[in-house]
Amino acid sequence: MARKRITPGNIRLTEVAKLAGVSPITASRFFRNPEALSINKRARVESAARELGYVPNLAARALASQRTEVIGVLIPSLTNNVFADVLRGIYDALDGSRYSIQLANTRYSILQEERLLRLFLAQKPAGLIVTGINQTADSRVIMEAVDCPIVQIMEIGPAPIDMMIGFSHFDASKAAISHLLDQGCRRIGFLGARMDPRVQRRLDGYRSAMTEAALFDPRLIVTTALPTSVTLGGTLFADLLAQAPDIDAVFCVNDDLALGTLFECKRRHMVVPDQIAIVGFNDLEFTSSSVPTLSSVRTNRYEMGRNAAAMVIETLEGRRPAGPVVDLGFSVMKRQSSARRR
Amino acid sequence: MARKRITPGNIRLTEVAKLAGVSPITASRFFRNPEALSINKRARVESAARELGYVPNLAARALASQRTEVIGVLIPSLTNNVFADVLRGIYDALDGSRYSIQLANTRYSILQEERLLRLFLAQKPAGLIVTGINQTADSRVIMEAVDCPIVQIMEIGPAPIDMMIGFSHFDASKAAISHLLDQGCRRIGFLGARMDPRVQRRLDGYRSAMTEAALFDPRLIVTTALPTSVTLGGTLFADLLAQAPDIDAVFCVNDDLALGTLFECKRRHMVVPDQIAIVGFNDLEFTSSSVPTLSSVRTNRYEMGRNAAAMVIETLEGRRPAGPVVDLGFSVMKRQSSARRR
DNA sequence: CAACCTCTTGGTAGCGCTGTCAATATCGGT
DNA sequence: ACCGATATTGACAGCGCTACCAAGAGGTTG
Repeated sequence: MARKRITPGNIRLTEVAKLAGVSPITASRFFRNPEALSINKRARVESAARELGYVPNLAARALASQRTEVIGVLIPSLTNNVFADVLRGIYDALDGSRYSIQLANTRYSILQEERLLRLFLAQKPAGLIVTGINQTADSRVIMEAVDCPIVQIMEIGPAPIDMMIGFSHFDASKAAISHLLDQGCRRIGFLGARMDPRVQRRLDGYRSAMTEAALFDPRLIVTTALPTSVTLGGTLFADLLAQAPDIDAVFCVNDDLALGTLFECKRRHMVVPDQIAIVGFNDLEFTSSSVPTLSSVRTNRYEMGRNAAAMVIETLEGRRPAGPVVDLGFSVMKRQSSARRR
Repeated sequence: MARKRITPGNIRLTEVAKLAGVSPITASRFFRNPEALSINKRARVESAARELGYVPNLAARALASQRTEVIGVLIPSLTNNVFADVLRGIYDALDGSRYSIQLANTRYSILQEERLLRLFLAQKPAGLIVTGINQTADSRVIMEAVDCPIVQIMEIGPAPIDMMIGFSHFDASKAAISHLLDQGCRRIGFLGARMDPRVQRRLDGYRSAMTEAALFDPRLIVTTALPTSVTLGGTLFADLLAQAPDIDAVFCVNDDLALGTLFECKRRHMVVPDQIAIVGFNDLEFTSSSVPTLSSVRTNRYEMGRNAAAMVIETLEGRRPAGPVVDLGFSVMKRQSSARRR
């Protein structure tokens, strides 16, 4: 016959209930829905829990209730500081709440994303935050079938799975090009690395703006699948100069590339912005302190993370956010690197 | 009388066992210790699990086994790209393993760290990775009492709680100053932001090197508790110049400050390195592509994260790592910003 | 005063898995 | 052929909590 398992000295809900003089179920309710208790018992349970230093066993809770208090977050990269900002927003929003984060790295692969999604959903997360709007068809199907709030972040588009928060990369890119056109630039190059879906849409925006201005020329575009870096910015800019020596401006899909381009210009003694105007993307902190300061497209990454997490929590608490799709917009920060005197 | 709860259509271990024609307990063993099964049953359980698409319920597992497969990670900041690299290493090491990460942000507060530690330990994590060697006395006590592998990362010191991986910030800083002294610099400034314990030890290293060279002067030191940034680097450098106009070099506790200093020099038309030599810390990617390239102290952050996670896993699997303390070292990357012609 | 409601509390069973033994099968040695 | 040792498998109960239902307390209404 099985012997009784050695029970460790952990404080269980039963102990708290006994000390408070209530049934375990009442004590349980105190933690999930305190308003359901009379003021009297509420205070008794609270002081008993505090006295014993009770910490609920989340595994038991998850098993019994068939759900967890974990919000799954799927992002494509940990290195990219863009996501660091988003994550900070998410963690800040969840700070002090009952929810915690389970983070997974899709490494820019939607197949990997689908695999991780299945893994997450099997554990019945309280909510889900996923990056972008390009999921596999299967991913979409399983996400739509699942009964938990889901927020797609980083960009907006038609047909959200559930909720969505981001901005239009197409419009943002187009606005950056418009600004360069306003400055009198005509031969505007495009530098892109790690061509993920959002960067692709920035390229689409560039192409649209240039075509509308009747200035489109495929030789002005240099892209690579390599992960982005400052050094790569210099390399790509050199490539661009080689295939289109007459450029008068460059739009970089992120600020690292822009900084690399700026350094490469310095190395070649090309004067920014007089000979080459530069506009970056993301508006990282350094853009406003480089020499010359770098124009960039400001995006609200921290707010994106913060709001995404808040939207999940609100939905879980029954206060469904007003609109399922939130456009956080962007703004073109016009600085020295694109200030052409005409 | 309580009615039977509606059981959802989830595949349980029982179903797998039934299909495989074995007892549930045997099926359970397959997932935890496949070698204990005969080859025959092993194959039967495996194919049954695959056929049904079985995914284990982690909550039930955790509840029954009194332990989880979660490794808790406590870091002081999500924004700091130093930790992004460490995290990437940790996630990479755990990729494909049964373990997952629970991340928490201490915001550079050891009290917050202690609170999070209690929260983590109540859930019986498989292991723990904590930042630095400056924990509260209570934190140390509870960590020493806990029966799971613990790795302190980012720096090394005496008396590890369990294991330790990092490098000496004191030595690294001292080596950077030695290099500047070798270059003939005499009035070497120190720029520090967010004076966390590791940055403090870099200051100690600076002080030690300067004192040994009989060149120490408190006016050469500018520090602030503000979080670091490129812009702040420019500001601090300006402050330093104001209180010690005769400096011939600056050691910055990180590369962001160094880049900000470089930009500020450019703004003031001070030639780097001829008038001012600059050395940063961390060797971020951009240091090798700025103009001039920035000297910096390379630290092995990715390896630190990767090894820390590997050490936890090895310990869990009974293969205790050889030494409990691993010194990953550092190297002074000598580049243009500190190359003085004498 | 009965009928009815709302608020609060409790009893019972079970979530899906694994720790602890016990039982059986297998094998080599004497 | 018998014994003990080793591999393999199974039975049972229980991990700590909550879903579900029921029931008592207190108030309101016609």
